[in-house]
Amino acid sequence: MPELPEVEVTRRSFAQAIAGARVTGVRLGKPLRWPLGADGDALVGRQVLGVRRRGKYLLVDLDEGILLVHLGMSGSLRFAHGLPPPGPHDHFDLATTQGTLRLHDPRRFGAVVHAAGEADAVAHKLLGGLGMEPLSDDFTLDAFSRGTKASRAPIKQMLLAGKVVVGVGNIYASEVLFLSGIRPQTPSARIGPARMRRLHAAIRQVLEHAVELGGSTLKDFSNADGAYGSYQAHANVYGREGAPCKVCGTPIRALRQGQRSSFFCPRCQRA
DNA sequence: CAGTGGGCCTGAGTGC
DNA sequence: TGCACTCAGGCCCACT
Repeated sequence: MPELPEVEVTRRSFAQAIAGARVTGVRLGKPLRWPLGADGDALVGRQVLGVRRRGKYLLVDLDEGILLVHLGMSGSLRFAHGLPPPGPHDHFDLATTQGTLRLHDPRRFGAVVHAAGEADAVAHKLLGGLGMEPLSDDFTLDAFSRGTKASRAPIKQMLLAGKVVVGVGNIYASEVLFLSGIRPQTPSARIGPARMRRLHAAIRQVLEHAVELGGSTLKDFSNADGAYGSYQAHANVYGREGAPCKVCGTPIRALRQGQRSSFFCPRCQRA
């Protein structure tokens, strides 16, 4: 589920509401992808300072320590007072004086990991090696172009890898390539200046637009208030195999790359 | 070193 | 109805 837009939408939906809260309890459900790495009880009494995002990770800053939260494929957060008793897929509750933050994650590819502090978090293996933030000023055409040309992978897989730019997952990678007129299989190193410029711009545009629309809800994603996203209705190619291209009417095609499906319009995407 | 493929886990959908 | 199988928004890690 959660690509950068969904994670950012989630962050915005509870960052203000949880800021300043004191942790009153931690409840752990089934094991997630990684252990918390700390005693839950040791978090009691800590104050929540704010919530940041790095790639698809949320960083919940405490007055002592940081919680790294990842939503995996099927995760979502809720933040509210008086949440119902935890269900079989609710694997982490952070009870605070201002409400309970709950991770719901049926497939359990997500995780909540404790880092002792900023240095520990920055150096953490999960955050190390991440590429540029596409919505930040660091994401320049020049830097993106250099990173892209240095890759020998097909462009779709380079985008998904997150080494050059973070946050572009399987839905948005296909959408961004459609808007850039580039096929998913095209070697990254063979993208010319004109398409490189379009691709760089499209990454920003698509992700920003998706954030504005609350992200994509394909199945069950919702933000921490329980609200759904609507970007999926604007998708040009993702999940539309066989349907007519919204621009030229040509049937959308699908293919497999690295066990993930890619979608493209054979007419609009020629390079 | 970079790139690829397996695997983690559950649920929904499809075809027999 | 049941079973076997495929697929799903991500990404670490072992291997080549």
